[in-house]
Amino acid sequence: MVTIYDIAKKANVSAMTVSKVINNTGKISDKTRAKVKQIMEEMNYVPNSMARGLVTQETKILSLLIPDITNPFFTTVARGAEDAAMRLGYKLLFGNSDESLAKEKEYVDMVLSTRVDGVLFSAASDESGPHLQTLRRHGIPFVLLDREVPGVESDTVSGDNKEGARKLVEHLIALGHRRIALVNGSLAVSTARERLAGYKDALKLNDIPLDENLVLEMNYKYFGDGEALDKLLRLDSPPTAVFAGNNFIALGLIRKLRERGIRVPEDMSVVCFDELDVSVLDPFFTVVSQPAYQFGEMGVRLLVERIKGTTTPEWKKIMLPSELIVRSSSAAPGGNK
Amino acid sequence: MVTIYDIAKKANVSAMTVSKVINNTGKISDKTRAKVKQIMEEMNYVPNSMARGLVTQETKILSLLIPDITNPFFTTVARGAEDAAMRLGYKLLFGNSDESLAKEKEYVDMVLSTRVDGVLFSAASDESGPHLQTLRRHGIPFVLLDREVPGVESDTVSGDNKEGARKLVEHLIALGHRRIALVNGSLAVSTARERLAGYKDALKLNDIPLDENLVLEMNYKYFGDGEALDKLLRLDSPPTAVFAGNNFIALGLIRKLRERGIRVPEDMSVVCFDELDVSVLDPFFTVVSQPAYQFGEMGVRLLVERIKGTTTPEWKKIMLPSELIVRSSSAAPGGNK
DNA sequence: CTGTTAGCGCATTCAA
DNA sequence: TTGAATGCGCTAACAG
Repeated sequence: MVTIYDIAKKANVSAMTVSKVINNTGKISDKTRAKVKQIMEEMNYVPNSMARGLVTQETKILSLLIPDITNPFFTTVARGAEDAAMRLGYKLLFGNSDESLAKEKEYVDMVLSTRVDGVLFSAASDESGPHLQTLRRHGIPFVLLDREVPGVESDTVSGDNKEGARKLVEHLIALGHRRIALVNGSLAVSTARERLAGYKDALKLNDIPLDENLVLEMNYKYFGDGEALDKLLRLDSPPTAVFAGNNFIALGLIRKLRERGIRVPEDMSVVCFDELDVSVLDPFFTVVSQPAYQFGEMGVRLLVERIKGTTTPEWKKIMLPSELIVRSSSAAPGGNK
Repeated sequence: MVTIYDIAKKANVSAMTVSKVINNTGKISDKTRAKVKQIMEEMNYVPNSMARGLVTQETKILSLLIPDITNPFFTTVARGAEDAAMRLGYKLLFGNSDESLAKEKEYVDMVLSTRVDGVLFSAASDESGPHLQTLRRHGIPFVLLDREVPGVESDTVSGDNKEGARKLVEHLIALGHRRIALVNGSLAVSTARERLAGYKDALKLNDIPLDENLVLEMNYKYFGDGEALDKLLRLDSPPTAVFAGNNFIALGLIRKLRERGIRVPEDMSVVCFDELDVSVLDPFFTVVSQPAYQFGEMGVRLLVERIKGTTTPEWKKIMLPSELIVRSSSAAPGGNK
């Protein structure tokens, strides 16, 4: 492997001079600089970032830990983070926890030994607290993305889940629905709790009593066999609309509704949180859309500020707005717009 | 930061003994081992992989370079690669070239300085050759994924593009279509060339003359404004079916067809290469499906064998089968099944 | 403007 | 079974 010493020897200078040329530090004569640069070219020199990292105590690597790489929301977050990191001179080490605490722990260990400069962390659940404390104990800055973790203070970038949920439900109410079900993600995830709160708010604001039978807790990733849906349909007074906790729940829901011959929106309105790729093909779902790309971008920005110390000590809390997009999966009960 | 020296001091042994305990090398008494391990726990010791890498000359990091992280095909490849890498004790550094040679070059430089142990490379185009030669010059093993690059010999994992395309087109022919258009990706990408070859094969096998007017070259990522489609529709004898080069082209195509009031499959059949997430919601597209997860998995396996030298010198060429899945976007001309 | 010294944290080699 | 010496490739701090 070509090292700065190989370059130095060929250029008749010291290794230190080469290092200075590489890093643009110190004073170097133009002539020396040009010569060194030329020889670096000739010899295909590439700095060894491990050696450098050992000295400088930084890797210029950020880690992005997301719960589900197949979900377009998180894919878009990743794109935003990647672009921002690249721009700021950082590499991105991806991790996919699959909503699993065990996998998340493996990644935390990896992150620790890799000595990444910081972590963008979208927690698998409330139980992720210990993982974050491990990071903190080791002095690794992190920014919480999308999901808050109780008992953990830090910089955060999150969406306005409560407000978004409220908008979605009030949209349904405005259409004339009174029996509105919520099929939610696990309440061990902060976003699910906030969406539930928004749901309740909307009902209260419109004097609709809360019916616990209409509120289901599932998870964001797998919809299951439809048993939960059947329970809703068997109620004496079944819902005329469903608010799905996220995009994947909505997808599962639609599929099960189709299997049962229930039309959307004629027989049942369905709305959800987060965009679906499907909407490219067929603008169908009424959703609350979050600026996923910006989640990643802002997260990286906050993280790098924290790493470099170019920010004030208090934690920054960024809340990104969510936007109601009405499409054709919601209609008045009975299917009339 | 806690180092092996801190552990050594507290355990009244030498740093070397600690190192041996960590790596399970050499002979260590059970008593010493237990004591060292306990103190490592107490002090929250985590090995510094940079320091280790500097000595061992390996990082245990693989890099995965894909052209489009938003395409579910590549997302699934990533999942397969991630799982396999994890299993084999490697980390995965993702890169997203966005089908851009410039971005790809940036990633190659990054990969070089990070001293990753190997690269899974899905080339942006035929022009990626120099990037691969750079990797080879630096002695970094790589496996080509999905796309071959002319003039570059290496291990590869690819799909059976020609055969897949043939199956898709013969399916259309069997339905009664004779005017079949191909809206393809850039011919600077090997998969597009092979899909074209399969298209031609199918026509020839069925004595249908090739009409160059029916063959369009676009790209895999952006469908554009529909001008290309209009050109097809304005032909004296327009196509009754379109074979889209990949999933995103199919999506764009469908959208533009809808805008023009052309129904699928009644007025126009559309089939494509690669699955779409949409199919979860609504099994609609007739596709040739490739085992994306296995692309990643097999790629990592080949790569690690190459890195460890546990394979024979000749290049391994793995071709994964593609499967025709008939759904409702294809029908006989006029729309009758 | 340029070079010398020292050390980042670890594993390999060899000696005890 | 354990440990001392050495160096991986680089840069910070200082000296010339």
